[in-house]
Amino acid sequence: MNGVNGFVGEYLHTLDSKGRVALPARFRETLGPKFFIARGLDKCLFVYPNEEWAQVMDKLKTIPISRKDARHFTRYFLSGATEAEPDKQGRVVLPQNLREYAGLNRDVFILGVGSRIEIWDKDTWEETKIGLEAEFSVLAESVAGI
Amino acid sequence: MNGVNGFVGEYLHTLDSKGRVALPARFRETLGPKFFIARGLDKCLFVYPNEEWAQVMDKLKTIPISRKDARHFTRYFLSGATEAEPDKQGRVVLPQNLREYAGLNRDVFILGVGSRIEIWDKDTWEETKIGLEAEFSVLAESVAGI
DNA sequence: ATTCAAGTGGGGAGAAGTGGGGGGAAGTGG
DNA sequence: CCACTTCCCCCCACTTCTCCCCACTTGAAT
Repeated sequence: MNGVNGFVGEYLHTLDSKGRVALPARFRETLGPKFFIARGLDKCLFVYPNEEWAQVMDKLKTIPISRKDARHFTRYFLSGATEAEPDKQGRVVLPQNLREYAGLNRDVFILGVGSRIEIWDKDTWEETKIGLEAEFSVLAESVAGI
Repeated sequence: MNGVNGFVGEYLHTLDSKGRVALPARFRETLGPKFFIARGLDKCLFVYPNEEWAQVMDKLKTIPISRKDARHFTRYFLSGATEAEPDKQGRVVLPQNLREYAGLNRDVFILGVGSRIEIWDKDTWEETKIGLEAEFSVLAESVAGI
């Protein structure tokens, strides 16, 4: 159950020929019937529950449209987002621009990362993970102070 | 549904020989039967729902007419605007002056950018996007929290 | 062994996007 | 004021794609 404590875990799923992935059953209840998927940091996709997304939107609204870099960021971020509703089997369609961004092929990892979910290409995640294993204890120290 | 959370997504559509484009079906309900199209910032067109347009107009009214640059801006912005009603297929006619301004050819991208929609020439947007991808993580940090 | 939940694959109806013909309004010239 | 041209808009038709549903497989639990 992810109700209060957030999303955890690592799941290997399949992107079918129609661009669909099944979300892990454990995540569905917390995600609810509608949620958002957007370009994330580090070549993966972020999946936001509705309330999380609302917070992101609120932040974006405070940015003045006259600032060029802010305009560009908003444009890039929102045009790369999608509102998703899973079908009866719990699958969502990932639009082509998002699949391209994360370099997704047939096999994808779905990660629970606290307040959000992440979607990774299998190979990309495995490579990233190797790097993280080596750094793990070092990272722990530098994060400790936060 | 874009009702509360605004417009999101990226759609590649076609400008036909009569100067028409189909608006993405996902946007239609939120846009309503009448809306406004105007010259936008960064060589694209802005599409505002009625209420958003009203807000833009309110802002313009607060600008003193005595300032020459403000006069010029208002004049240019409003003279290039048009009230649009989609036909039964959900298409709108883009006047020639707006098509010229945004450099639109046959293929156009339609972007959901929160409170507004943007219309871009395909090539122009793709070039712009390449630049943005590189900046994305940097910009994200300055917007923070994501 | 049986049952059930979860993940995967694919067929088919209906929506969405695109192209183009034709009637009527608006503008122009006589 | 009338005739003619042009342009706009409404509608019909075709294609593509999205979404809904059904079915099979696997693995875990009873």
